Amino acid sequence: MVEKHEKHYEDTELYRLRHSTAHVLAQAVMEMFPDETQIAIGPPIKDGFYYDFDLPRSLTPEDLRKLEKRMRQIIAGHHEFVRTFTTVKEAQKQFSDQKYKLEIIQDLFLRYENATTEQPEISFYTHDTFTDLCRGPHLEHTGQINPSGLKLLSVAGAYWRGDESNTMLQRIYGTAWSSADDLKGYLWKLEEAKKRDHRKLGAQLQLFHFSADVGSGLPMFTPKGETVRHLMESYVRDLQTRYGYKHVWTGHLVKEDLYKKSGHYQNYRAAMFPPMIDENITFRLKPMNCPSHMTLFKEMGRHSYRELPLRFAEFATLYRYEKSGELTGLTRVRSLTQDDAHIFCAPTQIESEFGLALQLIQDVLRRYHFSNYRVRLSLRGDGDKYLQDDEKWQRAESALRSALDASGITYYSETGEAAFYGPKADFMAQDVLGREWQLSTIQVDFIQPARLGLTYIGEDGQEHTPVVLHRAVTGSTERFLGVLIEHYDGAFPVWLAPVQAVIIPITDRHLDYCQKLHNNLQAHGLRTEIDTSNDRMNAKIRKAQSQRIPFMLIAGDREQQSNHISVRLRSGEELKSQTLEQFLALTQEAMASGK
RNA sequence: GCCCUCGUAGCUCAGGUGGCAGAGCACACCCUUGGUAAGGGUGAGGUCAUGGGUUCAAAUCCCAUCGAGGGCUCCA
Repeated sequence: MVEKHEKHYEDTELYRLRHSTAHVLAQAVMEMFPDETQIAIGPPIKDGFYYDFDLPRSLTPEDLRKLEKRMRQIIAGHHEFVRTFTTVKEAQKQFSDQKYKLEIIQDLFLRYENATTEQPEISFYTHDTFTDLCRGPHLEHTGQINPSGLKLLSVAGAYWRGDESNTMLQRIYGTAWSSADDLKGYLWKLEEAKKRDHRKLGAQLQLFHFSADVGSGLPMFTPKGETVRHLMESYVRDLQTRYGYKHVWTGHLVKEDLYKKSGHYQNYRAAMFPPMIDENITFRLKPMNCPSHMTLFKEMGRHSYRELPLRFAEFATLYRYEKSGELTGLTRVRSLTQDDAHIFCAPTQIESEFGLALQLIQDVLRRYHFSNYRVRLSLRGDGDKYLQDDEKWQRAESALRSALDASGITYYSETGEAAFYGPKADFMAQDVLGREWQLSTIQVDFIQPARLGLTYIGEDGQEHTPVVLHRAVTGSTERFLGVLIEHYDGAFPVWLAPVQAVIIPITDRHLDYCQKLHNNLQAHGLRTEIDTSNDRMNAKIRKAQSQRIPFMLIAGDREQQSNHISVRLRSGEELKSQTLEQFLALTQEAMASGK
């Protein structure tokens, strides 16, 4: 299928509403700090808007309340948004005391001067006492903003133009909707996301911990957490084996020189842990696998075209030096386990290999209940972060495009999102709350194999450079687990649940019977526990429910006498009395279906 | 890394204008032996993140460090 373009947010009513609300906020802020407010930019964003200010002091939550109140007054004034066109000179005069606006005007001027002979089109939007340099579009008047559909959410620091060498501004985030109900719905979603936060659930379900003693961004997994990790990894490992992948292992340390050859050192150094120096050899903790896999390919001797495609996969723990302020739970860590693969193939095999990788990814996403996802073709943008070799970039891009087209999948493209060595197809999956995560990726690389001197002998008896497809399915085990916890709200499907069934004796005299059940179920490969606490049954059920355990097996006199178990599902449904065989069949079915 | 907010028992959080450290849950023990989401009692548990400063006196005020959270172009 061909490339798809989506309707632009810029053309929607909500976009105008939020843009206009941002202007109203700016007015309120300027009134709060007359003559001391420097305004920067204030665009609409997904679900809301922000506006950046340079202010004499830090804003407090109390300030936000006051600003919101003042905004409602301004809205009630039904002030018209009036657009006026002007020249660079006039704009500079109007904003003579606004240094950020002057910078923007200067940029607009330069951009046009370089591009065309036309005059830059500069416009103002004015409402009430406030005028902003702005291209719009806006609502007709402030009265069109629903005062009960807006809320200021937070203050955060933000560098002018996102550049850390610039001034730190104060950014006010807000949200605006056309109705109070929409606002309520949005706030509910935020609440729900908070409840499902994997950091919170991870502690509640006892899956993982961080410790200041070990270091930030370095998660440790409990027995339960490691059970889930192991299940996730062996699932993909088995699937990969069936898809013809070979698993390899390449360790944790690599000589820095290798990364100079591959190009990672130049492009990636800031994200590597500092070097370890042993006399005259400098090592780095491995931040990615590609150079190691490619080196392994080389060391394995001469390769014939008959061996290709050769698919190397590894669950490798990598170390990346993320900035301290960027660490977040399991989604942004310093040690991560990538389910990485590199497929060495001939250029003619790209399409079929891409198709195979795509199929594998679709299997995996389905298994994890991600039914909505879209594919982004990530292309090179401007800038020096990409390895320079136009010919190879072009070949890679057209190979990827035709592979995508041949696969029949719908995709959209975005420039500036490529890896530094080649274009990517990224899989953006939506979770149950509609949030989008970049999970899987397939990348086409003509550059690194050449830089590292990989070859194979072709049919013609000559040396050729193989193409390498980089491929990750779940990305990193840690991050994917974090996403899964939120996607499932902690209720893992039966095949993935660290504890699949908890056996609940009604009284202590049923413990022996429970032990027998436990042994039997374990012998059938089920992960079960007995709740031997002296809580009463109700409390044990409550505990199991809050742990999201799929099956609760209640055993009392009746069950013991009839050699049955009473089964309760975490949905609250009671299946009552079952034989062990019936229950085992039930679990088999649940695991096979992935539910 | 930078800005803002925060750090009190294993967890969730009170307290705090400077004057004896608090609750619920979890944990241990005892009673209770129960039929599908919390039975009752008793007890143990804290260098109030760490280090320094101000003070007669610091969990409380100040500084630093460590850690956590919200952010750091979705470009007028």
